[in-house]
Amino acid sequence: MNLFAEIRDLITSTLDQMVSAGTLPEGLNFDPITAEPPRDPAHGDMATNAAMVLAKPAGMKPRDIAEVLAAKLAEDPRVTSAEIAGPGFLNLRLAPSVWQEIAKTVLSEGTAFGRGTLGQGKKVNVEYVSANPTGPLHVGHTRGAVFGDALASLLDFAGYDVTREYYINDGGAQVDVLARSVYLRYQEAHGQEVAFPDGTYPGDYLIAVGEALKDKVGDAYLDKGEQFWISDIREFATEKMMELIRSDLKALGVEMDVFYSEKSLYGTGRIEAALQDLKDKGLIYEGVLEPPKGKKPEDWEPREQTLFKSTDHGDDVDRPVMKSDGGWTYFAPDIAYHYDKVQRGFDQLIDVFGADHGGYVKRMKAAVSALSGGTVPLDIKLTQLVKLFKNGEPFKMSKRAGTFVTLRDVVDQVGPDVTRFVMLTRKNDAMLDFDFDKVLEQSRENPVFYVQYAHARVASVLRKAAEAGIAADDATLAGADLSLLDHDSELGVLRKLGEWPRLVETAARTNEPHRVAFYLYELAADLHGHWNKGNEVPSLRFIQDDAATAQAKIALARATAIVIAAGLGILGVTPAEEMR
RNA sequence: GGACCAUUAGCUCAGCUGGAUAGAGCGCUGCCCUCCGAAGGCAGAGGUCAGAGGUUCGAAUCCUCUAUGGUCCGCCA
Repeated sequence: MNLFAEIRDLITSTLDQMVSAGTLPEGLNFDPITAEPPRDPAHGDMATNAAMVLAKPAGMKPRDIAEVLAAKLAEDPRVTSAEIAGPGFLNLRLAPSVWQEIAKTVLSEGTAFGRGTLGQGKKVNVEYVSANPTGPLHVGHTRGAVFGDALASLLDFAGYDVTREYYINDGGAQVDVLARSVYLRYQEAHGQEVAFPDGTYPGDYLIAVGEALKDKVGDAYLDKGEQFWISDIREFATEKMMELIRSDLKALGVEMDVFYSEKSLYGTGRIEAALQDLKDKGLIYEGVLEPPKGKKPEDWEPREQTLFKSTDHGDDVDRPVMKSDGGWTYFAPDIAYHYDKVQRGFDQLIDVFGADHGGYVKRMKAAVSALSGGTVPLDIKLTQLVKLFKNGEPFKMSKRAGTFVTLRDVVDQVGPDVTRFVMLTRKNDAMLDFDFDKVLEQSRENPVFYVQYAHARVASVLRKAAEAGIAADDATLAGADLSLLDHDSELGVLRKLGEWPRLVETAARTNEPHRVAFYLYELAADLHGHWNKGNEVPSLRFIQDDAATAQAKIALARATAIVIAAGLGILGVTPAEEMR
């Protein structure tokens, strides 16, 4: 249940009455009518634009509509006043009991408060990370992993049936490179001197793989040609790399439902089947692409190749699906993979890519649009670069991988909770600065700390209550006399709690989990502010001599902690019981 | 040459898909601990929402152009 939706229902049903009474003409569209908290709390608890939106189609003045509507709305017990303001806004004030009821609901529903029905159980597939199985995850992957995982949790919370999926790019040439690199480490494990030419992976993380290969096959591959071992080592190495990646993800607290192998698409007719589907729709043809303008590749020559007519589905140019040597381009298995997702019956697809894949968005959307006949929407979220700092100085190097900072480097230094929260303090398509020192700072400047601190403070209150012999379990608190929460400061926190279900909806609708992080920061600020008012106004403190009063006050604190815990749960962050 | 993203206070960023006087943090100025954790709070100063047009009752938000920065652009995934 969502208070804003309830009030909106009240407004629209009142308007219906006005239509029946002949005050308003029939056939009006109520869709654009909103009920939302006004920017300025001085305007009241709830504002609606109904009169302004309806004025023109109804052929009436906004004020005339607003006056009738206001009078009728004021009759509802939940509404204490309805005032017309500005160009025709209707500002509603709600009875304190409406807000007090929210605390009660939170306490009885627990962290399920705010769980939505927006998704209606629809099946949505969230594909994220999908890093090549050629090495450990780096910072860029980390942001994608955190974003995708939080988005998946958010959608789950909003009532979707979510599948978390990782696409393993184990079919392309980069896996041969991996195999050759592992072979070098294998030779090294046998005591040979090796050099890593360009086009191989020199990172230390393959040393152990070389050792493991030696343990497995002994010297069977030594002094043998590539054709003898490449296939075996490819399989062995990707398996090892996926183990590494899974453990990286685990360190971050990410667990996938499905790991989908690109390789499994080859030799099984599945790529062919997907392309046949497009062919049947007349979207595959042989043709020659224009060279890109402005940039002149040295070796450009016109070439006839097999193309997907993605321009029919919103792309800028058609895209090749087959290379000149007859092999598939990377796009072909991707088409087949998304074809498979569509066939698995997902109602919605979401891909999370790094910003460097921006040029890939249109063709992928075109493919899904074509394959599903436009029935399955694909949303592609790009996560922008992460810039790393230490002591305000940028840095890039990693001991482990040699060339890039790994997910492990980050998680080992600051922990999974901080990593996750900080990665979500910026919207996905904006660049993110990540400073190893600042994220560990314990001050208001650091949102992770600030939110955790609010939660810990409530835990502290509960401990004090226990010492004082005040019963403060959730059931008892839910039964407390919450009409005692009538101070502005208390009602302010309650209002914020009331926004939670609505926030979940908008965040889920826009696929923007960062909104949760920002909301939690605001909620924490409200709690901290309220807390400090207890310094001047003792009646606002949580612990009171009278047990019944104390329970009402503690109920507010506890309800806040519950919503914080629920929000942190979506972000994948553990709420702190105390600060250390 | 084209595509995509960004541009909001001195700095770092939000802004609930078109609403009222555009909000936080840092920094700056001045305050608040005998008090549940001051690791906090309150108040003040600070803005031509990159620029120019357009759409309408109403634009930071939608459309067009321009400027600046970033990512990318056939046989790498």
